[in-house]
Amino acid sequence: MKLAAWNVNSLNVRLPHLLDWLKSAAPDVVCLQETKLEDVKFPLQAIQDAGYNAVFDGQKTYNGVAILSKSRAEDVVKGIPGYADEQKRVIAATVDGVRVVCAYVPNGQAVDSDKYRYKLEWLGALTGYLRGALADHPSLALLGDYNIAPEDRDVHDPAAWAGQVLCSAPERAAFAALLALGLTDSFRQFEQPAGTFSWWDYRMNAFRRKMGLRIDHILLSAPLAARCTAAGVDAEPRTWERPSDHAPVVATLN
DNA sequence: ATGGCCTGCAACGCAGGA
Repeated sequence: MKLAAWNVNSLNVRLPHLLDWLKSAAPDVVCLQETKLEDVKFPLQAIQDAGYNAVFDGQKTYNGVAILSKSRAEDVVKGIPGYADEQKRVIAATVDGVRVVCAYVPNGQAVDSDKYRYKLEWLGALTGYLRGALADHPSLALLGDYNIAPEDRDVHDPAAWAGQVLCSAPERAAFAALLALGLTDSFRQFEQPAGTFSWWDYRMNAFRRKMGLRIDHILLSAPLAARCTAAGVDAEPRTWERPSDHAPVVATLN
């Protein structure tokens, strides 16, 4: 079972890339972030024609999440129960016995901004939600754009990014709190090439210059981590014409 | 050189991303 997460930065623009990637990578489940589409505009037919089911929760202009799966998605839950949020950032469903939680963590803009405080509050709400979800669903995966580089080795220039948003100590502590629920960073279960990232700024030729961050993650509960045989980043779509600034991240379960 | 790019908006310069 191949799980993936991809911030597509507008599903409207990226639909051709998504369809190409579904064909070449053939994931069983893909969690999308930043679809930026109202539900009535979701390209359901094209995705079904590609052999996938889809559940989604979107809005105009910003945010928006979806879970695409070859098998049916059941018990769909949108948002973080009990946490009122205008922004469409979370959707969960059960696929082939795996509880899949798709999350688009707030960016945070700058340390000490209102958006940063919202990010930390939001992460606290997500952590509380997952504590209960893990009790109900021992086989759980949390996939998406976390907007957190967990360690300095996930950053092309740790000195330049030290203390900045995406790398600050409170954000890294929030990531550690997710791990403390019993989740494992699938990427770190395996040897990885140095300088493996999942996001590169559109500016400065950042991708060509390997100036990236690893901020998209697949965290697995213990039963799923035990089944995980491979994990990594598929940077190829980032090389395509008019790409998303994020690349898909992937984890394979036996 | 502290900004450089991309997306969506009833836009024609802005907000937001990271």
